Amino acid sequence: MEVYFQLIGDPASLKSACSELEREEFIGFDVETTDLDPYKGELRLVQLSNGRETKVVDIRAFGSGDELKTAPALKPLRDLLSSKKQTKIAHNAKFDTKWTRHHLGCDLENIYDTYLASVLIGSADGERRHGLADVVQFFLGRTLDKTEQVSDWGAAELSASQIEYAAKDAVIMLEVRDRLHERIIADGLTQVLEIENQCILPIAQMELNGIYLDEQRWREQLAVVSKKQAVAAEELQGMLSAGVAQASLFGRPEINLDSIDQVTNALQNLGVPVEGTTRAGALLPLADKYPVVAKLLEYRQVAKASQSFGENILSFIEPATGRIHADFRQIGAPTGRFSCSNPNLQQIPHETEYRRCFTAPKGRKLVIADYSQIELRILADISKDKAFIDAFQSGADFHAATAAQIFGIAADAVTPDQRSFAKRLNFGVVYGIGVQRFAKMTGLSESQAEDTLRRYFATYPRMDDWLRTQAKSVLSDRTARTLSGRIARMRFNENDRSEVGAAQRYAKNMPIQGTSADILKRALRLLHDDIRGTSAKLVNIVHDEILVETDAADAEETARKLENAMLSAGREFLKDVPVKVDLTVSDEWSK
DNA sequence: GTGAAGGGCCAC
DNA sequence: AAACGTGGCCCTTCAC
Repeated sequence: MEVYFQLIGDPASLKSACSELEREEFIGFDVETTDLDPYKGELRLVQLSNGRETKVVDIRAFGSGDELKTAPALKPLRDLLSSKKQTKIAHNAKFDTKWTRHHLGCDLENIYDTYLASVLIGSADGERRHGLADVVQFFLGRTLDKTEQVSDWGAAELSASQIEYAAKDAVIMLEVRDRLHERIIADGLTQVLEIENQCILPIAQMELNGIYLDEQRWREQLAVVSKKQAVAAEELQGMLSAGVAQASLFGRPEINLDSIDQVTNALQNLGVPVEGTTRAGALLPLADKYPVVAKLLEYRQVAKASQSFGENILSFIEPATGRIHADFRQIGAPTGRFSCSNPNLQQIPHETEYRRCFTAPKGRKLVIADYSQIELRILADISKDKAFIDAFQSGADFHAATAAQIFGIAADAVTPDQRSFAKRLNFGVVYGIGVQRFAKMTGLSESQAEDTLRRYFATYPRMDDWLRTQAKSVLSDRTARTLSGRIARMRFNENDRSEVGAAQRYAKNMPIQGTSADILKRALRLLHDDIRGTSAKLVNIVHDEILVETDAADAEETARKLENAMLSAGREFLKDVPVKVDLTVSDEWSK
């Protein structure tokens, strides 16, 4: 295929190219860089295409480093990229957005992401890949050569082949979008795609912002945990090797305490009845009778703390900023939830000792907001169950209200045990819990557990209906959807009871978990628009929680904006149930 | 030496 | 046997 392109390296050509492109409705957009990390590499090329020919801008010709952000010659490009008039089509636009922000100093606005569109269309279909070449192959039936992608983009002179490759990736975006969008419309995904496309800029910004970790504090905490681990390891080693015959011959044999096989063996030699799993849940009942089991559980706890939440996280501190810039995958799960890695900031232990290490730098504050019981509110709203909705509308303690309703007593007569019971029940239901699991969790007999679940669903009949409908309809259509239209497709063997059961639980949970993700993403965009140009910066998100760092003087204003964004987003989706947000302003990520 | 799988466990 | 949804990270084990 012939590729038409113009290489641009001077202000006059850039200006006229940009004014040509201003007249377009859609612009294919791509960048080439010398590194995957915008804090480490150079932005070498920017490609803009109208679908017929591509303008390839040689950024190096316009300067380097920070001067690019203000270079007058680049103003036409910045204006074009941050204009909301033309839609910029890019594949995995978070990448391009970060480079545009960090190196050119402007926000990429009005984005259409063909990567996210492809993921939404093929959601939960694990077979399909969503790289640009894969998407081009699948939707256009053509093969795209990506070999130049990993070539040397830092070379003094780029080869003709490199520039042609760069041009080609941008020109094809319009055609890819056309085909994808037909499917987006046909599959009822326009609203959810809009939410995703609008969310890219806030997430790109959040990754660039990073979060501040007080290294000193973290090291102090790590030292405490490491010491505990060493002590627990020593004690556990002694207790376990007591059951090993060769102990007297060669001194104490070393057991690898992190080896499930070796530990299981040693426990069995000591007469501890372990079979199958050695999960904490399974071992806990044995801890009273066997001190060695209690010691193992203690060791596991401190080992996890020092291994998973130890030295490693410090290696993620970026020297250029002194902060941690994790990777957020916008559609990390088919439900629409984010996932996070390098490091995973969504699994920092809830204990104060860890979270208090994530602090606001001097003169700044963290504003922390989380949705109160958002998943239960979504379930109430989706199912339109009157008693469930009433429980929320009363504004009273929700789990206590549930307890009052299922036990048939007055709200002020609910004991703490009854409340805790109702709480576990409420959460279990969101995950499609069954009688056996519920019995195990609560210690009830199976018939008692069955009885309790029956009473619970009798209290909330419409919710029961909705859950049953989900379980039934998935058998025929094999899909589930959130309130935004996000869809998950399921594959299961209809003759396999466990696969069918898993699909049915998924069909109950996905709309709830996924709608929660829809709401969070909408809130992120509303927040982004409201805090633009202020001292407030988005620094982390954890499913139903948002962390914003702000100048101390602006903390109250930022808190109000954050709360408003979250409430507005929630109300766009939930029509009959009130939305509640808990707010904290603090020097650290804890209350 | 490297990578995948399995077990375990952290978050919501 | 498992029968509670979604992720990622760490460690061991095992195959190549």
